[in-house]
Amino acid sequence: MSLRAAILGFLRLDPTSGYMLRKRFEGSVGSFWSVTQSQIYRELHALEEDGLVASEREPGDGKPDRRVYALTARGRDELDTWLRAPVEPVHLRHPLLLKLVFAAELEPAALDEVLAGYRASIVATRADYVARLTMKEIFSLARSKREATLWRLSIEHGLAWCDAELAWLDRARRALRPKRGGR
Amino acid sequence: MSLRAAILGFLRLDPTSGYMLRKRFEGSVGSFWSVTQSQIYRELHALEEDGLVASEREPGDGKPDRRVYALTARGRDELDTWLRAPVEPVHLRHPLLLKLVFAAELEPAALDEVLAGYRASIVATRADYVARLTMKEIFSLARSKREATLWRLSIEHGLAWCDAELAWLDRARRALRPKRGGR
DNA sequence: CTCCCCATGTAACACGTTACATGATTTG
DNA sequence: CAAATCATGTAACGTGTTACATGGGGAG
Repeated sequence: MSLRAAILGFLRLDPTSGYMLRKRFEGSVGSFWSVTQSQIYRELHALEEDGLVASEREPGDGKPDRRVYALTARGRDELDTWLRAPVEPVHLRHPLLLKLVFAAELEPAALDEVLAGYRASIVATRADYVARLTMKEIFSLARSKREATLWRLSIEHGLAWCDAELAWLDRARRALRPKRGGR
Repeated sequence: MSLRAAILGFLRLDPTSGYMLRKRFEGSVGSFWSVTQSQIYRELHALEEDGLVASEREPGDGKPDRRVYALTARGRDELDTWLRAPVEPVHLRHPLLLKLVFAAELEPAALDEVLAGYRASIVATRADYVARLTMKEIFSLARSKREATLWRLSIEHGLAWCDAELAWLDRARRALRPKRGGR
């Protein structure tokens, strides 16, 4: 249901094609709601079927022709309903934790290498978030101060998540380090 | 690939049926790797096809007959390979953040209600983690001190995640509260 | 002029969820 | 004794991913 709503959300800003929608996802919510083109096109078809969006074929000048989708009145209602509804639970899939649970027999050094690799990936992700926070271009697209605040908060969430992940990782690695003088 | 590996991981401990595997998932890794029965059965069939597990039909005494799966040598190898491999990236889906990004026009009160509802759900989740940490029964199943440490760390991760989520939420709600004397 | 990338989209497949089916056993 | 739950599993459907197709425009 969230994909549906997100498409409606983007289309409320301005009517556009499936291809451009994919770009918008990537450029804004991609870090916490990734999508592929196929998903978008499928959902657009379903949305049109359900009368929440309407499309028109538009001649592409040089580029391929494209189908431009716009919200209908019912689409706007649906979006509004979704915005007010309680959120669905977060769905987390954490391959590292899964591995950890089964790693008791793995030599400490091999496990620590896995943890270190994961740590590096988080550090990189964190840097991305920091970069996004300082990109003026992103926030200049906001149509109100409140909207900019919301966008900033969503990026700060990613940052906070990375920090929590790093803190936990460091504790975990310390706890798993074989004790030198240990019995 | 992770589901595959997790099944191998459970089967290494002892051979069992699809049904019991589902229970094991629920009782241990469910909070960061949820599965349904259908997934498990499908994967078991695929694993047998690939020769990583072998099954035998076992008469159920009173209960329905069941098919008990056990690791093969190749299955053990596969598990070991997976344990040493770098982890796949975490895949996060965060419906609240998605909503936030499109919520600029929503009245502050309605948005805050959504945030408050989410907060309550996190508080509840957090309590679950705390409860699990103090359940002796869980850790008494560990076959080594190291294994217990690993399990504890995976629960602590959930706890740390909840705390990060709560801290971010409180900041967010403060930032989104309409200012009384505002310009 | 070849190769890669943009802009557009479809098709096939893999993974995840929901719903159903069955017979024993416990619970209200 | 009816209703829920256990223990086992299958079938149908929906969502997400990977791979392909097409033609123009820019870069080496």
